[in-house]
Amino acid sequence: MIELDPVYDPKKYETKCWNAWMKGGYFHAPVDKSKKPFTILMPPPNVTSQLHMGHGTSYTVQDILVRWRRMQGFNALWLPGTDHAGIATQMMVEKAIQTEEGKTRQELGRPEFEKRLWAWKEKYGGMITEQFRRMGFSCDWERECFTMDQGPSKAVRAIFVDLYRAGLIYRGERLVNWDPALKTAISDDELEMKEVTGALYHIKYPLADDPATTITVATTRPETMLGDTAVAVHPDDERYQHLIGKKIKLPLVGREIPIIADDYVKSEFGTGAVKITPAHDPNDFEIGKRHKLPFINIMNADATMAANVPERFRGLDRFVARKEVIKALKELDLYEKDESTRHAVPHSERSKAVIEPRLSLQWFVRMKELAGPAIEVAQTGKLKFYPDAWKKTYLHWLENIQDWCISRQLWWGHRIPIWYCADCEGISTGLEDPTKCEHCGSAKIKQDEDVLDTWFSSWLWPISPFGWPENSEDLKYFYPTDVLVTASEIIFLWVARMVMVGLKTRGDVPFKDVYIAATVCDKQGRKFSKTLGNGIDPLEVIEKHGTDAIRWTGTALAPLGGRIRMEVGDFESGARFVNKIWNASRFLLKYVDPKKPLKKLVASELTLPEKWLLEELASASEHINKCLEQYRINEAVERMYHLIWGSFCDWGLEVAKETLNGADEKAKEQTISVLVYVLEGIMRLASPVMPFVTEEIWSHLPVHPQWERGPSLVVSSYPDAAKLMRFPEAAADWSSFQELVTGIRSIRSQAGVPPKDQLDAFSYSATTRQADLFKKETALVKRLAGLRELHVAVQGAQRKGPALVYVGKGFEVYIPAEGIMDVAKEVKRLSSEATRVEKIVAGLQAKLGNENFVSRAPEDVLASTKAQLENMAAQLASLQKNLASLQG
RNA sequence: GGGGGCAUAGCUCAGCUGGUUAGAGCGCCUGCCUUACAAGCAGGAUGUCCGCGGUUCGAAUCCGUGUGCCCCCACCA
Repeated sequence: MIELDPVYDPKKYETKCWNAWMKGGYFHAPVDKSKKPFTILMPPPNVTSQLHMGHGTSYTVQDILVRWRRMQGFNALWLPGTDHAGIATQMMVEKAIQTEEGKTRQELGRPEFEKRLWAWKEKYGGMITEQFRRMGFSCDWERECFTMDQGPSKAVRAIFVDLYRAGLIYRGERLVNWDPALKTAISDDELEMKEVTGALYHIKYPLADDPATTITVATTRPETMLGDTAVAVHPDDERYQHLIGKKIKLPLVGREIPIIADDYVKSEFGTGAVKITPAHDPNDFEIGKRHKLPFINIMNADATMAANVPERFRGLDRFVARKEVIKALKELDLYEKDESTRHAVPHSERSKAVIEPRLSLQWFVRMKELAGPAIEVAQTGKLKFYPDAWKKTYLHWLENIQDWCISRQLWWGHRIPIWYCADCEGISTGLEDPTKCEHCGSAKIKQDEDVLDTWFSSWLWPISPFGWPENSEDLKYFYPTDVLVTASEIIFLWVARMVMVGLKTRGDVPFKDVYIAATVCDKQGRKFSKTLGNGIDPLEVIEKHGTDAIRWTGTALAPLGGRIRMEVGDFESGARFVNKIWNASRFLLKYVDPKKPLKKLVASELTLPEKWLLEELASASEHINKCLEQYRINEAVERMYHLIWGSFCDWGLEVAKETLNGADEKAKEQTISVLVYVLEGIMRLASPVMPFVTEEIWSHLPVHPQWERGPSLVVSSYPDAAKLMRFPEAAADWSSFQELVTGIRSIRSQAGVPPKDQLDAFSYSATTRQADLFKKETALVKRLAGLRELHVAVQGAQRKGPALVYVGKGFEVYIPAEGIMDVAKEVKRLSSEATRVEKIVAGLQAKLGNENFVSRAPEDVLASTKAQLENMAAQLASLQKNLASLQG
């Protein structure tokens, strides 16, 4: 007898299991050419972030896949790491220093601020990976990597230098998305467009030579007029033909600016005349270039008005300036009106500030050339998306790709490896810091102040942790990786860029499959977010229900793609399931004598229930493996649930109680052996999803001769249906047996027979095979259905007096029920049953009567339809006969 | 404005390449403390598979269309 605790206490076992795994080094995956690698790159979370439900679900998927492949014998590597997250981290630290010391980063100075950043990273960094350990994530923790570690930093410089020398990185003065709060440029992909209600202001611009004549322009940002260098109309616009080429005297400023014609202008919008501010609007920027207009930057880095605007506005915040400009125009009687308008305004994803387009000198990556091959691999299927629909999103972005602004005016990140020469204006670069200008040899060189966009290091994730630019053994062995599991939001920011750089540097995709995980939402379908405060804290769930419960519920709820709506209560089902597994195991182990070796299973000696249970294990294994191969994790998990709860517990163990509590020692020995064998198979199947409870149970299981025994469940072999015992015919017999039991239970229960009442039942089968089967299992049926006696016969069904009847597939069963049955109720039940079957029969008859169906439907469909009709017709006849006898 | 997705039981959703008596979990109803588990067991009810049209011998499944939600992309000032 082996005894387990009466309740499974996650806290008691999780740490113990984890420590054993770590001690065993089972998750470490060094290069091993005797095995096939299976690799997943962990999307590196921000180094200072906290575990949230998004990690809880999508990282669990990764862990399940890795654990499953590991058990299948692959050299499974899940590579963990963290991202320095430039903007996010810098914002946090700046804020902390501001509140604690009342200082800005500028006041501290760059070297000191950088020191603080690293100190912060040391203090708060890595908390997330600690939390990942609590989730049981089987990463190769020895390989944990940070994007600002030496290796990845070197890779960043190497790729920069390569692309720069190849002409794919260039420096240019462009209009960029300027975040005035953070005072840095950001890329197009870090914008958030928000629909807002604003006003469209109509302003009159007087002609220079004829101030009485005005042209009205419409704008949502009046303050930018201070930087206007033209007014544009459509070349074909009748209303303005006579004005094209004339000059305007810009109000408030006094500058003379031309009226130009450009077909970008939509005559039907606003007044059909547009003010042109090339330094503060992307469209105007293009027009400015086309018409060679001056570019006047009228704002400072923090979006206050610059020194080159009239004194009245100087230093004002742009939104204050807006009001002030309107006021000034009103004073001049040049303000016409405003009308309300809905329009999209770009905001900074990070700081939430309204983006100000700003002319500045930045570094860019030319993307078109890199995008080509990345498009091709998706089209040819070398790169696959799950679900496939995301491929379109990916392709659409790549096909319309814009150059990528990679320089950031931040202090946290990889410094741009570019040095400017004071003597010759030459630019130097290199993997190592150059000491002199590569053009004139001058020592007066200075490194670029800016750092690189965080994603400029993230896109190297498939190669940098493996030692690129070295052609390392790791790289040769693990690249390309197998699957990337990530969120749809970063298909552009990250996925597409990894593909581009992977193809560029290695000539092959960085991963073959991209699995887009479901978004985690609350019950109202709103994304979990900090600001809404609608999230669920995984740590609280773990605290309450344990890690296996959160892992199970999270994946069971998560279909491929789409969204998961969850609430705290959902995790109870996981906890209940874990407890069920524990209790079932506890029950079985009570009957196990650890000193007595288990019996090898011999097919010819097995009983029907034993064969059936073994078949259940095998067919579930087949199904689960197939689902996992197709990333249908929730289906795999659902099958585990039904195997364990429905098959193993509700039937397997219930049936076995007969033998376990019986006197036949030999039968008992065999049943125990079968059950332990199946339980071990189940533990293996479920281990990737619920690693802790399965490991703990497994450690108590006696050694079965048909399972190899390793040091831990996590490195034991995963069940492979091809190698398991199969009994397909047992499954068919079993379903008759099962129908007999549930049929009897059902009529008893519906007739209100108390469970304790032991009744007699008479069953009549259509075939001797079935009758023999029922005879053989009589004892079981009696116990499971609460009978005193079961009389089995072939054919010749006869009701003797009032009886409850159940009509099943190939049999009918009677329970004489004189005195306890309500005849009227029974008639009602039987007739509604008869009506139901009648409909089915009619449907099948119509189908088979249809010449077209008979001639065109495939053989097997036709055959099964015929068999179905035969069976249903028999049932119907039986029902009608019984009805008649009841009524008559 | 462009693109994508979704609509199946009271709720959350499965249902893969068209052929099932349309399923699961939770919830609900009835009866059971049956010596693993009341976090349990047994039984039960519930669906114009969003509307309309089409393809087909056959449609929840494919096509079109309407409606209602959701997401992503986008420079109409």
